[in-house]
Amino acid sequence: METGKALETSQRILDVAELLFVEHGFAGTSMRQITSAAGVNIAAVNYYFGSKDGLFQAVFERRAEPFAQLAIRKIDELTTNKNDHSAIEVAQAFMTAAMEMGSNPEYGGLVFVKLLARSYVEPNPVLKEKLPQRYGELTRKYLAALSHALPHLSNAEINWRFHFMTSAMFNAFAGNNVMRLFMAQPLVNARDPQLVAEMLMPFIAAGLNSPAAQ
Amino acid sequence: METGKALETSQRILDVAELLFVEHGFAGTSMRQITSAAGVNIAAVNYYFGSKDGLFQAVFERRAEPFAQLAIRKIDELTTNKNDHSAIEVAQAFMTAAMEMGSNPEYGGLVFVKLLARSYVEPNPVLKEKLPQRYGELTRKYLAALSHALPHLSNAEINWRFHFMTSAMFNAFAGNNVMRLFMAQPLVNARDPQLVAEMLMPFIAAGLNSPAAQ
DNA sequence: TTAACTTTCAAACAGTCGTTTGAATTTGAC
DNA sequence: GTCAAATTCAAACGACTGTTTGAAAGTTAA
Repeated sequence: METGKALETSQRILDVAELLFVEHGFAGTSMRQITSAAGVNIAAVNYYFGSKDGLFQAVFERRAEPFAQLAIRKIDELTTNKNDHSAIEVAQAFMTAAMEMGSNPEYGGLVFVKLLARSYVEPNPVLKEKLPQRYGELTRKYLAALSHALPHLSNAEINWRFHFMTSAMFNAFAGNNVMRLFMAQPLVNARDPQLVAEMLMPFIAAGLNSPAAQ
Repeated sequence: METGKALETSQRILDVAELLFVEHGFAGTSMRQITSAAGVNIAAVNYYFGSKDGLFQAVFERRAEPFAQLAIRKIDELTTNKNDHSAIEVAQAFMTAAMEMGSNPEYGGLVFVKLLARSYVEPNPVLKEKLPQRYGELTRKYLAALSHALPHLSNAEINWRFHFMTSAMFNAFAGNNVMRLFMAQPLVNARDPQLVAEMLMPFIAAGLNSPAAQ
């Protein structure tokens, strides 16, 4: 098991499947599309991943794992090296993690962000059960750090702001523009992660630091 | 054509299809699921809407049309009744339109927001071509109003902020939480649109009014 | 070379897909 | 009640779905 040829085949399946899942969704992508684009036999997916569901899980975890590790490392660095930190620094830690993933071709570049953006709109049974308990640490640490930086906000409001922040970030990096549905030419160009980050930062920073509701 | 029974049947198909498309996506919903849940014959969809694609377009436009009209009316009211307006008032106009749709059962309630949130992540060929030119007016008017309220920002930056705003809004109302993928229990409760709006407003307002990038 | 094991392959499995057909039924106007 | 149009229906269309099978080919170590 897992000798030379096998790794190459399963990896090629993962690469192709990731792109197709992002573009057409899970239900919209067939096994035959995947295997023929990857140049492998149709039975290879079941051989290596057990099922189409198993393939999706493998595709997702290949990106989620390093992202979670990276994001956790960033927030740990921030909270241990300084006695105090600002909300902006917390946002920056999260965004840096996303950007390092998005600009590293080894991690699939921006495909990973699009996969995430798609996954949380398109509820896959695989994602509902197995992943949350595995990556709960990530969310907990960021919420705690935000809460420490914004002591005037209730826990509920901290959660909401984290939600707004991540929505804006992921959709910006993934290039998901709601108003694209209402306008022919795209308003913004999400190709350059560096530019996206520059545009995002003042918006996020001000949003996080804004006074409590009503 | 279009006598009593027909309207009832096609409407029931639209209602059921909308819910299923939102829950399972376009590719993930079959004609037989739709027609059996609606209690109509399988051939009824093709009879009334021509095809599955035609059904999706009908489902989408039934909501997009009144929303666009409402949103345009709100921004027109704001820009004509006052010589000057703030960015917050522009955001409020947009949000009020979304909320009036979301709280009106005749417009499907929050289903409409979820449909929108899903549609711009899941690119449907129907949406790519026909809709943008039809609803371009909406986006153009809001961008112009924002630009007037924030003269210190470049056009590019105005576009980005509108993008961030709509991303945060739609995902908040639709209950699409990225971090739900990483955490078992949901962080926030998106059931009450009034509460969502209260939490959103300070964040959005501060984000829009923040100083220009770098 | 033999042997055990991994990987690939073409073919077929039972279901489901969206769509079409032509006949049966219902409807509304005269 | 008659007639034509609108609507519903069961059945079937060919194409495609994810998965399984058992044999063929390839790989590795003794």
